Amino acid sequence: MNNTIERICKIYGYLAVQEQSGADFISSKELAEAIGTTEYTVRKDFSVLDIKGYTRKGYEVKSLKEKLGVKFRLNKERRACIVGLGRLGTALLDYEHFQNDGFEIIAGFDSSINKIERIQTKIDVFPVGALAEVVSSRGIELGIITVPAKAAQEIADVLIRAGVKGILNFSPVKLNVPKDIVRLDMDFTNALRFIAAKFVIQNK
Amino acid sequence: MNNTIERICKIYGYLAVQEQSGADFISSKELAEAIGTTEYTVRKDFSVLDIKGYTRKGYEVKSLKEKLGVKFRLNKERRACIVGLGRLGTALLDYEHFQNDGFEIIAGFDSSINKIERIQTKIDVFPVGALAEVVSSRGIELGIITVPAKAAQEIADVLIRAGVKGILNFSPVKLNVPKDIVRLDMDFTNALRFIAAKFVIQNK
DNA sequence: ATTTTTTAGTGATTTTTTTCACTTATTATA
DNA sequence: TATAATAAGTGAAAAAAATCACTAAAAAAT
Repeated sequence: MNNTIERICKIYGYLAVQEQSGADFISSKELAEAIGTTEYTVRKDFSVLDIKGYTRKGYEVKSLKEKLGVKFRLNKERRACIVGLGRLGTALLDYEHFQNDGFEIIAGFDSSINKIERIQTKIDVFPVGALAEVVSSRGIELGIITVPAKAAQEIADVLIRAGVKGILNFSPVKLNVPKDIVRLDMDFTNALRFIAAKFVIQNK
Repeated sequence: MNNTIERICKIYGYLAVQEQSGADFISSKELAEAIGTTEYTVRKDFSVLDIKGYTRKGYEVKSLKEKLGVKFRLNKERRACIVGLGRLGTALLDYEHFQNDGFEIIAGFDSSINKIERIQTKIDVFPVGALAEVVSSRGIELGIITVPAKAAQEIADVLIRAGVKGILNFSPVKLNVPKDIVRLDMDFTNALRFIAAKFVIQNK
């Protein structure tokens, strides 16, 4: 199920690009190539989701994107915040792609008042003490954690209590979250490890 | 197979921490909890890899880490470079965890000479024209791409021709690489999409 | 010394995921 | 108008992954 969701998210992103460039129809084969899977898998995913295409034409870009948007609520604009305004956190604050893709970073938090005062960004920044209040009052649904490892779990707890639905975790620790909350880890070291290990195994 | 590699990488990271804190033995159950899987899966992975533990004690931390290190070559120090010294790229340049975990960022590249001159870091930075030469002469095995989408494929091509084994891609495009090269995408927008979509599906 | 408890090891089973093989529909071409 | 080609749709098969159910070993407790 996770695999399907992941593929659908990639497809959705690709469709957004295709829509911009004016494409009307797209085949399962092209979609498969774009996201790195097979045409069979794409068609099977759509089949399960009860999404229909047109023989010899493929899927209509606009309506496909619309349908996926509805089914997975990817059409809804969602608010996010970043906790931890170190170098990575501040880089993400101004990451321009989020805005174009249905996500809006509307707040940043840091434990250092000093840092907050020095930061140059259009986005509102707050001391971490304001986290719970700002998250719930502004309807923030997603929390991005870029604090040091030792503070990460505590921040996650506060975010969840304040009502976020999911956490994107850049700290290299495994966060405990209730099972209705979605957590996704982006551990750069693990990513490099994976690449190195996979290279070793597959070219052995 | 990818799943196993991913789990092993996480386990390896966890073992490094445990080793530091002086733990001698660790059970499949604790490992499973630490990386978010089941004890069965951990034991099955080890069983396939012909890694043995001790009844009623678990696995010896030191020798387990050693064995995984050898089997997946995670014990070898590997050199990496970052191409694209925007905010994300420069944040990664100084990402302190890499050093402690067997990866060394030894060069950064950017197309803007201006940017290169202004950057404050201990790591050597070069104009992107020097990429091929520096990568091959310094034995860089991993390339981290943080350039804008439109430049990403070209950079990937140069990196691969210069001999990198794997690419960690932060740009939001699907890179074409030969199949013996490992590519891992870190697309932040997709990550947020996945979190949002999964929340919708699982709490439906 | 015996029993209980804990934890690994692994073949078998189950579940999930992917791929295949074939049908059907529609457009393009001869 | 007939034929060829293309691409979706989907049940069935295969492959992959995870889980279970059990055994065995060793330590701890009685």
